[in-house]
Amino acid sequence: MIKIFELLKDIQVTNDFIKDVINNNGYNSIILDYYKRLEEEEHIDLTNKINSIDDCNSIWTLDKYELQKIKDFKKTNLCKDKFCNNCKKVKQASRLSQFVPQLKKLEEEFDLFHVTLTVPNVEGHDYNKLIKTIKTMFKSYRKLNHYLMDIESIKDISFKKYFYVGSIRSLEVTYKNDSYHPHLHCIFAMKKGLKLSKRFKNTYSYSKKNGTRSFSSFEILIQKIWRLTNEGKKVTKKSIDDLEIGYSCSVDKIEDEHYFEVFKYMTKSNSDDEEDFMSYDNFKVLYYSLKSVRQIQGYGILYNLKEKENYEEEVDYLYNKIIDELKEKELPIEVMEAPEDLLKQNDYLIISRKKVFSYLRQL
DNA sequence: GGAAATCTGCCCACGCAAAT
DNA sequence: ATTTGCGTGGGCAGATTTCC
Repeated sequence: MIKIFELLKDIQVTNDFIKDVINNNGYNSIILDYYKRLEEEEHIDLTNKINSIDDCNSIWTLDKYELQKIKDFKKTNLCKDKFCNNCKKVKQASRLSQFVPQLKKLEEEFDLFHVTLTVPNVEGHDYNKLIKTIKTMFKSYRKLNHYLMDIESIKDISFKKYFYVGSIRSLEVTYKNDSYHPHLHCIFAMKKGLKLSKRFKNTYSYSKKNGTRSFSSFEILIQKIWRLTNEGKKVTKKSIDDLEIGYSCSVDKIEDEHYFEVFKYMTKSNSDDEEDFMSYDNFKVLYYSLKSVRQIQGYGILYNLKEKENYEEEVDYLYNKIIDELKEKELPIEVMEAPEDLLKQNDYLIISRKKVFSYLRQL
């Protein structure tokens, strides 16, 4: 059981982590200003929103185990705003725990593929254009899914050989100045052992980032259908054949045991480089174009996915083990109750129930 | 031109995500 | 915790294209 003890190093809530949380409250104050400005400019009521962001992380809840000298950092009150970095991370973690078990199960029967679908950048801070683009993308994806599932068909083109049974799509919008780049990261579940031989080169084969690459006929097909549907054109064998180039899309097999990495990647926050400096214009465009938009959506057998199991007991069991072990080692463990105090307590170990749980699941 | 093929739009109830 | 509303699968009707 020594192993469980060793885990504690990794699941420890470090002082750096707490500093991050506090820093983020600073970052949130910029967001807060943006919301206030938006409220004034647009004459809309955002009081609830503003209050909850203001309150984000202001109250921390802990489980206190006096005997074991552990305070379990259970949760804080969160604003759940899509621009809040803390809440973004929390959401990702919960999604991960929600989807991974189902993907894992699916992997027994199907191979999983990481699919990226892009459209041309949307230029300018006109959010109506971006809203329209995203709507079209979702509609096109539904259509693509219908084709793959054989609910709708294209004459003389069959997808049966791929045994596509469903997928998940995740919307990401990155941006640089006033150029927005919406795209979908997806996971397709298809036939186990499916070989997609990559034999074709086109203009998307050459990129600064990835060097050169070839595409499979499946990828070429997806690229073209994706372009036709997004441009509102009819999808037929002829229109596909006549189209010389589609939109940039890729389909890559997810290697064993890395599927959850892909999922992490899928849902990671937008535009890492820009994160520390989002302009008000960017904020406004993203606010309107992502409002009420579902970032993640399942299709086919992945439609209606949700967490079914209850892990509470499992966590309790693991937790007790850890606590026993700590007692045995007679380790000096203690924590404090509020962020400011936590920062002063350099030698204390704070562990998080949530973290224990998610960490152990990955082993 | 007319029939057959098949594509598109629209509707529904439902279940979950987002909002409050 | 509860309400609101988005987006699905599935199915049908009507539009559009294809083929003779």
